[in-house]
Amino acid sequence: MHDLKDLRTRPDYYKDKFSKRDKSLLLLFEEILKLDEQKRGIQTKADELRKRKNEIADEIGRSKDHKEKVESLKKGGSDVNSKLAEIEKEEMDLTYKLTEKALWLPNIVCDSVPEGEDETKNKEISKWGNPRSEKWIKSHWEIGTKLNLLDFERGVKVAQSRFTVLSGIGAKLERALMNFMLDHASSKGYKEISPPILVNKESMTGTGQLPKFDGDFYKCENEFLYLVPTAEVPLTNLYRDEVIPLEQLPVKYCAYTPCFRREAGAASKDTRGIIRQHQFNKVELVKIVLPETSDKEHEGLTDDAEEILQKLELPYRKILLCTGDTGFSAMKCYDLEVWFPAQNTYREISSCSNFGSFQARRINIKYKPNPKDKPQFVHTINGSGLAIGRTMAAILENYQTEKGTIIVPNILRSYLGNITEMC
RNA sequence: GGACAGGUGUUCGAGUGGUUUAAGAAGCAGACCUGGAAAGUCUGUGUGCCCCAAAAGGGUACCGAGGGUUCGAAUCCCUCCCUGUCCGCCA
Repeated sequence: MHDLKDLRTRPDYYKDKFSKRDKSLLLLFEEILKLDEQKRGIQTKADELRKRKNEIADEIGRSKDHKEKVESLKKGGSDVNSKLAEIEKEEMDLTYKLTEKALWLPNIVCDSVPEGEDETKNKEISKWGNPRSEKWIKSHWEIGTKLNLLDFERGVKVAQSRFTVLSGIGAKLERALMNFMLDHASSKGYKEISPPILVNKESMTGTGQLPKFDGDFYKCENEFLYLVPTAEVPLTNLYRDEVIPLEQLPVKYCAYTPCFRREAGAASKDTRGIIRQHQFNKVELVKIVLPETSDKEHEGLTDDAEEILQKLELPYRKILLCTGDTGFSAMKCYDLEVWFPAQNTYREISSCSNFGSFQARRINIKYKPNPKDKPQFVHTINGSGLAIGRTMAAILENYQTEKGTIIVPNILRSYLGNITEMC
């Protein structure tokens, strides 16, 4: 959500920014400016009528003894009210349309974000580790099934496609990863939270999942609740409609949750393996920070996520997304992509975004720079630290031995009863 | 799920149809006082939106949310949400 006042004060700036993201936004932008102007005109009219209404009511209160005067004043009051009813209907109508449209405007991106329409224009920032590429390395689904860590068929039987069962060491490995990642986040100063994983519509709208991406999420029948697509939603919304005391900033939270996504537009993508599931587990990192520090805090959060991959000794690269590929609510986003030797490619395992004040404005999270100052919007940042299913898949491929076993990454051994190999 | 009681500003708390522009108090900020402080005295103290080139100023809305009655609603009526207590049910 943007500040409408700011949109109308410097339209050229926004036009330039929006056109870099997506040219078709210009039309929406113009529409919003027009609605805004209409709405303000009507509001002024309505305010005037409401003023008149209040004056009449006051006057009746003061002259209760003069019966005739009161009668004529009442008549005047009714007249004003009938006019006001019309204007107010129009006002409500325009306000509704305006906010409805405004919710569809994406964030504008940072100047440091490369221009481009799709992922081909993303910029590689760095690479870490030595990718393996031996031909004998099996895909994670093949080796996972062979070692009885993953059971795809029973996942489908119990639920449907894109649901997988983990069993034995497979299930334990997932739990180990969850604990390791939470411990890592804690050591970096993130407070551990166990949030609701069903959230209401306000929360989904607040972080920007709705209204644009309705249909991507699981919704409870007869309840106005959604299964979270990411812990970002409950974590960021914890402070909705609050003014955070200055000394509490920055707020740093982490949470492990299952995540649920319908993957409606991904029919033929990643149909094998556990890369793209309807249900997956993730540890999420969220920061709520002062605007002037958000750049630094974003870099810091990305570093924190990278460190997990380094500790797991998984090769990865860091990508800065271009304007066209940056998510709806984000102003800047790094993707961490882990190496999958069997697929001979890097795949996204974490997405670390700085949202500026975009989410804060939608959900009304503020702070006061000084006790006397007006409350200002905070900045919000989040990133995966990390997607657990994909991390597990990466381990199955990167730690495979030629004899068909999986070495347990050093850092995880203490979480797995000190076993060193899965076979 | 049933019964009862509640939801007022940063906080406590008054207010059950009309000088309430939300009493009063606490807190906070400023000024005075003081060698300095405390105490005391005085003043100020919310948020959103709109008008205004800007500032100054003004308007409007907000007493859990949304409707309704009325010239006028924190106050009356309806629906919903939440909190508390008790009962029922349940990991």
